[in-house]
Amino acid sequence: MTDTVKLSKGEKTAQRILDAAEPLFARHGFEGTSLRQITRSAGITEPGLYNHFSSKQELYAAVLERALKPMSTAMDEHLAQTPGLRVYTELPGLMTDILLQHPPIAALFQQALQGERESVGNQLMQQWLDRLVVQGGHSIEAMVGSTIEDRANLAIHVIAMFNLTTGYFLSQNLFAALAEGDILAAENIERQKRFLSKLFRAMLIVYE
Amino acid sequence: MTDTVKLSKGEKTAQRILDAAEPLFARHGFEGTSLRQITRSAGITEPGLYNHFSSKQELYAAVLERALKPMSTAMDEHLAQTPGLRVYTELPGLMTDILLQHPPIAALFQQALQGERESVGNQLMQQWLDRLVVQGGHSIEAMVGSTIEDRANLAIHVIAMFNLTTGYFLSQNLFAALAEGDILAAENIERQKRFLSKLFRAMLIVYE
DNA sequence: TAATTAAATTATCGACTGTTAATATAATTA
DNA sequence: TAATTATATTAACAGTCGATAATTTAATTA
Repeated sequence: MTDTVKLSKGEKTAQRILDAAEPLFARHGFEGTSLRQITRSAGITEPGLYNHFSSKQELYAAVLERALKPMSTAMDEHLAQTPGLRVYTELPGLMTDILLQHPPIAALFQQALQGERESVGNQLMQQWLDRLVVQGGHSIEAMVGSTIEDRANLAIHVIAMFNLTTGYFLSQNLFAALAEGDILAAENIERQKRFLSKLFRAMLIVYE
Repeated sequence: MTDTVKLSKGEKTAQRILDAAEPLFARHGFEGTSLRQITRSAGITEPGLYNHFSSKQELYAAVLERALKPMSTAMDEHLAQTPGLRVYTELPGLMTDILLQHPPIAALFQQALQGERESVGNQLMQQWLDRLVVQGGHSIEAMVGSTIEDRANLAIHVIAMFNLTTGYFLSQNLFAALAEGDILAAENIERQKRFLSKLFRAMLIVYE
């Protein structure tokens, strides 16, 4: 459909390894996931993995980068095309749509942020969210003056947006218990998007 | 100060084990934390742990229950004393204050929710948050009619509140990178509490 | 103080961890 | 097809995992 590029055998198994590793790292974290689990799920033997990734760390970084890519490009386009404050009111819905296509990566992102400050995961996530702060700072200052007076308040807003959007996908079990439904069902995704939209418009009205 | 109850030697080391285990489970999760790490940090040998907890699972449950207790009692009092919608506008600030006293437990709660649906962690968290849904449902319906029409929408609200409140404490590294400050500093906690208060009032205005 | 119980230790278990070496098989290029 | 490279395998490594048994030391109770 989208990409019918001819893949060599090695590239195909590398993809299979990434596909197998992604949900495992997302659910059990870096330390909680073993190469045995990954290679078993990918249908290869353990040392075979080292033909494609030179260590567990490097595999983890590759998983994370692949997962961040669609978020990153979608956000770039959105930031370039959308004027002013709509960046903030529409971005959560956009992120929700992307996360919906690969629900486990929400957990992957949160796991990545829990490690050491210098860890690969942390750094990748930080440089990604940093653009939101920079761009968002400009937009808001241009629109409503310096109401969001400093970087600290802006960071609090961006962090809240991130946690609200990804946190929804982390609450699958919780939602099933509280509402007896599937959080990924279309109707519930719509509910969440309406909720986010309302919430973020309300959030900005405070600063008008 | 608060409790000068005479503790037996065994009870004291049990406490020390819990104190050592809490931040480790919070940061590395259940599977990512080893009994070796815990006992080393608690200053005892590994088999000595089994004099106080019969397995890793049981220790984990004990850590989680102890961490949930102050949240649970504070929430009970709050629900009993606070009328109507103020339950929702003031609860996040209250939770923030409690989490501030033991910052690692925010991560502990999120980790607990990631496991299997039947896991101890998940069940403990669910029965705790379930009360919010039940009580909150009554309050809101009594105040503003059936505007929050069904359980699904209510669950979305409760989940958002939970993720916003705990997510702040999970974003320590992120905040340091984005705003070059300490997320636990009094001034930033105040910022977050003001933000949460505004946000939740705005959230409810939508339903008036 | 003596008896009893609680709490700690050392030694050890089989299973699992990430990783490497040596080697065989399959795919690609000459 | 032959040569070469890419990709897979089996075997083995030192270190760690959670847990148990047997035993010694310390604390509590009689």
